[in-house]
This record gives sequence, C-alpha cells and structure tokens, in this order.
Amino acid sequence: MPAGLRLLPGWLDREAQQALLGEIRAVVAAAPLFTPVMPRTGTPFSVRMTNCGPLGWVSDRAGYRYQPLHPVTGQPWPAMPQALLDLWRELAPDAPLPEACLVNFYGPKARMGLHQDKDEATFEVPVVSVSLGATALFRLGGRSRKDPTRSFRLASGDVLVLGGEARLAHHGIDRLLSGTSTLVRDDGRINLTLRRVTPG
DNA sequence: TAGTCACT
DNA sequence: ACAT
Repeated sequence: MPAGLRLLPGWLDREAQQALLGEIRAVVAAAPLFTPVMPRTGTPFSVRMTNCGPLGWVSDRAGYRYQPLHPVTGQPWPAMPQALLDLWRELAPDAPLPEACLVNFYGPKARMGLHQDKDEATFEVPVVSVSLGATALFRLGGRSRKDPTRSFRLASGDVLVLGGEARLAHHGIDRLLSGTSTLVRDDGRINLTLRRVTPG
C-alpha cells in the first residue's frame, strides 16, 4: 500500500451506517441532488451529487470548483453532521476541520472515471471517504495518470483515508456489484468525501 | 480528461 | 484515443 493510504474495512457498524444514512437523507431534503456536467462539453455524470458543510464541490460547463451555495436552489449547503466531524477528528486528529462533504449517489449503473482530488487549495490535509450501500469496485492509481492501477472492493461501512503520498493518487469507481446493498434502496451506493479546501 | 467510445 |  502507498504510504498515507489507509483502508479501514467495516469501520462503521450497521448502526452507525444507518444513523449516517438518516443524516444524509436530511441533507438531501435540504439540498436536493443535482446532476453535474463536464466542463466545456456539458456531458452529464452518471452520479448525482449534493454537499454539506460550508463549501460544496460542483462541476458545470465553467469548470470544477468549490462554492458556498447550492447551484440550483442558491441556498447555503446544510451543516455537516456531527457524526462526520467526529469521524474526521478520529482519523485526522491533527488536521483542521473539513469544509466540504461531497455526497455522491450511485445508481446500479453509475461509474466514476479515474481522477485526482486536486481542486482544493491545500493538499496537506487527508481526504476521508465513507462508503454506504452497495459494494463498489474501486480503482486506485498513482500521482501520474499513467501509473499502474489496482482495484479492490469498497463495502458499506468501509472508510478510506487518502493522505500523504496517496493524497493526490488517481482513483475512480469502475462499477457496483449488483445485489450487494442492504442499506440503500435499489442497489444504490452513497459515497461521502470529506475535504479541507483552504489551508486553514 | 470526475466524460464516452472502440477495440482487444 | 478522443477533443475540450
């Protein structure tokens, strides 16, 4: 494993997953899911997204960016659930608090191409990723897009920390495994990505 | 290259 | 590999 990568299988028990899911449903009620599109081309993503916390990640024809307001409602993003702040404190005790929690909703056919999380103004702080629902085939590469990749499963309750050398590793979701979600309806998957955006 | 598509 |  690359230094700075931590895969924590089953970090959240079923009860914690259900509690978190409830919090996320409340976030979605206040900040409805939207379909991001690619810069320039406008090609839609197959995942739908929303955010919570002071800043949210969005993609539209103008580009990728963090912004304080929901692109459709114009309202501020809902507050970050305390459970996520607690998780962050536990896994990144020395880091400043996260400013953004990107909530990605995957249907059974949704995918996410290889990419880097590099729209933040600092890379010194780890990214913390929480999986809920269907099991996904996750692909992890290196800092260069040409670096070799490997894939492994991310199941509900797994937590992934990308820090240090792994902070700028390319990563993506190849596909979901059908029939693996007992938490989210319709074989869905939810990924929560906690990020510090500013150096703090 | 956070997208798709062709081909192996 | 494409094409923004």
